[in-house]
Amino acid sequence: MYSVDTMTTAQTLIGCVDSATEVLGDKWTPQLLRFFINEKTVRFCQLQDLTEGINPRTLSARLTHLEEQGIIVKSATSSSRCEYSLTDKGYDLLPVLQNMQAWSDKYAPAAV
Amino acid sequence: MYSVDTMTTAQTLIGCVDSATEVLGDKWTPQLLRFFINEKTVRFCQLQDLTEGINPRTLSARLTHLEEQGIIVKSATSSSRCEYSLTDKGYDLLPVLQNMQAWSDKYAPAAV
DNA sequence: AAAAAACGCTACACAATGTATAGTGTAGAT
DNA sequence: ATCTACACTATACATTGTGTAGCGTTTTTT
Repeated sequence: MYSVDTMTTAQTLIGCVDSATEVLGDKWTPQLLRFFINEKTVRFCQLQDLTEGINPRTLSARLTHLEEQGIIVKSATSSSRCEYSLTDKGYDLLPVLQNMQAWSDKYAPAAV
Repeated sequence: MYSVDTMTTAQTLIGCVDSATEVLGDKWTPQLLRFFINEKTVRFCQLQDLTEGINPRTLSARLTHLEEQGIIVKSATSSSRCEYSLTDKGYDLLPVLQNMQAWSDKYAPAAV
């Protein structure tokens, strides 16, 4: 039988990872956030074009979720158009994404 | 109209993030990998107990996927029992998880 | 000024993915 | 010899994501 004691530390840490995975674990979200490394603001149609394959409904859901989490903000550029940009909280996620990229570059340089 | 030129760099980078998100984007996977920070080897039932709520079928699928990706290896501890441990590739993912945790600690200290 | 295209979505039916619960064969523990 | 744990698999269901179409508004083009 294994020792449960040795695992308690790990167990208490789990909740913390959850809060990041609740964001990055959603399909498409890391890809979406990556655009902000090069762009200060992005628009719905840009994300749609660049993240080829994403369903507008899914994109809409992701943006709503990110906004609710305080990671991005939506601002109107005209009466019917808008743009999205990172908050400080969202900006602080970029290093994580860059880490993920570094790992990917090291182990899957040719991508798949 | 927006400039597509300014986005091409971001676009070419996407494939790279994909390879990490193909792993970390799966539900439960970050939580599962986190146990390896404290433990060199884990067993199926441990992961099941510690990741409360995970379905054994899902856990099975995750472990298979992680093994296929060369992130963990499965080794027999007896004729019918086994344990899982990280490969070098998997070990290199831990900093990413720690980054995620640092972000989570900063912005969601009370968890949710 | 009129027509066309783009924008930012929403709607619908369907496909894929994850879950609750139960169960299975084998093997260690008592 | 019996009991329990282990490492899963099975089934039916719930949730999530997708392809395609479309809608009202606004901008651009002609």
